[in-house]
Amino acid sequence: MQESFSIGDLGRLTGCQVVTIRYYEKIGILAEPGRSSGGHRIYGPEHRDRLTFVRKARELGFSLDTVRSLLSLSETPEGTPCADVDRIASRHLVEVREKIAALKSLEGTLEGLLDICSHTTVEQCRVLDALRD
Amino acid sequence: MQESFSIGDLGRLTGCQVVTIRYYEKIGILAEPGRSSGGHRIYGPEHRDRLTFVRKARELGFSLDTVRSLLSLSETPEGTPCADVDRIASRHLVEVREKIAALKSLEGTLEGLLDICSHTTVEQCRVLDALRD
DNA sequence: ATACGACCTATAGCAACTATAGGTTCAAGC
DNA sequence: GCTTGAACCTATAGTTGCTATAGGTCGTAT
Repeated sequence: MQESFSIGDLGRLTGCQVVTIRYYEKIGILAEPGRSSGGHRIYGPEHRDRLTFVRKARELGFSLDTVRSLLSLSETPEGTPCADVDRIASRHLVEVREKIAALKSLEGTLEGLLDICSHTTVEQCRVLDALRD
Repeated sequence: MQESFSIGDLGRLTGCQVVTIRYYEKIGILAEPGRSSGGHRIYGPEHRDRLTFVRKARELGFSLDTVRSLLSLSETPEGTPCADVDRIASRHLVEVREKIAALKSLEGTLEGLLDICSHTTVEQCRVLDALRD
């Protein structure tokens, strides 16, 4: 069974936009696939799997650069310890937690401003006051 | 007392980088200031105040486009109700909360993956598994 | 008078795509 | 076999909010 997909098929299968697939090819995240006689890209299961990997990693918030590292780690010979994968994921978790903390602090500030703004006029507005120093 | 500042002074006063000040001028967030005979920018207190406003709004996470709206609202004649400011800030708060929720869900996923990955080899790695589907 | 830091302009680069223009191919229906 | 129209192709520019670089000029302290 030879499975082959057009770029549109691949997009549908992976939930990835066609333009994004071409973009990934251009920046070397995806290998150049074969072409039809007319020049259309023809993909196989290996492209689908790799793109699925990329999309899932992106959904988990990894940068494309980190995705590159994860891809090459996942293609490492069997028996290679996954300590590097762990390290990357742990570091990412730390960053996610830092972002949450920053946003929570921001949330508190905004809540405070909106609480005390009694919906009056622009020259008495607490939100604008906070910005005007 | 005529206060005037160089672009470097203004940067120091507002915690804003010099290149960023020029960028704000270019995109119309800050008005073009006067110039010295040699062509150096000369700023006054009004520029300082406006830039302070911009920086504080950016720290609160408002986009530059929203900052534009906030600036024009803050320059509205006295007596104008600040309902629009409230609306903008409330909407922003909603977005901040949405981001927090998304990141928390991500945090949970990453924690789960790292928990069950018993630091083995790449072909058994739970983190890579999750990406491979 | 000179040195040197601060300033000037213009352009390109970053992440991770998205949008546009203008053209070609493929597949389905007649 | 032919036509139509969706899907494909390339190349380039735009998005956000800056930052970096190159190559030159100005201002001020000694």
